[in-house]
Amino acid sequence: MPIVWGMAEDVFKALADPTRRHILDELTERDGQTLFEICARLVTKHGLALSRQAISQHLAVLESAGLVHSRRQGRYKFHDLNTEPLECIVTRWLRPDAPGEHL
Amino acid sequence: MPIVWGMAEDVFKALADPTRRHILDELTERDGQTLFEICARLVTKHGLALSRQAISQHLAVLESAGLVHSRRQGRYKFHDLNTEPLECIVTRWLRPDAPGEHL
DNA sequence: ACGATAGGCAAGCAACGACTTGCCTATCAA
DNA sequence: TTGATAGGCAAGTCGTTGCTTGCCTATCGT
Repeated sequence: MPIVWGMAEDVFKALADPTRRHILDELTERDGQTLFEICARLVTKHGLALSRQAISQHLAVLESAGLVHSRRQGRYKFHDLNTEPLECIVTRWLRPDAPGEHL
Repeated sequence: MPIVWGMAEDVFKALADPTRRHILDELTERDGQTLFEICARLVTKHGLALSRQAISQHLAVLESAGLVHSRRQGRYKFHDLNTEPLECIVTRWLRPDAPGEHL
């Protein structure tokens, strides 16, 4: 019975965009940021001049991939990084006997 | 001094396509396959009915990302999997103190 | 209640990516 | 040498995607 990697689809597509990877970098540094915080820090620290909606759509992609969880609190929405989906996606192609594969 | 992940760009884009991931699956199972072999096995084992050129272009993407190495021998061109670029791309977002991250 | 702040929805656009088609080159076997 | 096999190159199509723009809802402070 072959292994099915169906759930990995969204994760790989989410990771394909450099802006989304920068967002994950931001959340790795500090969890629980709001949309406006992420926008500001992407501008100041990475030089990305993107609209609020662009970031919002990226966050939606990351969330539907399971890489980001969000919790609403009043008018704020805080975003947390979730690395769980990353765990299975690389070991998929690692051969047990090959050298130099020390994750 | 911030870390630069420039070389990861091609790797993530290469992994974003499901067909390319199937190709990596094939090469994980058996190294040194030719283009026609990969075509045949994608059809029979994964039900993918793609043209030879489609697979060829996918292999070019994988090769320029460093995930596949190729060696020419007569009229054959053999393809080998190279997992080295995969080593740094996931640990990027893993926090050392978080639970459940046992790669 | 009112304005300001935080965020969402939807249509439109421009660029990219996957795939096909057609034709060409190179190597091997007879 | 001729035909068959393995692969490469380039243009064209078509769906996807990243981003913008405009407008709307919800919550908070005063």
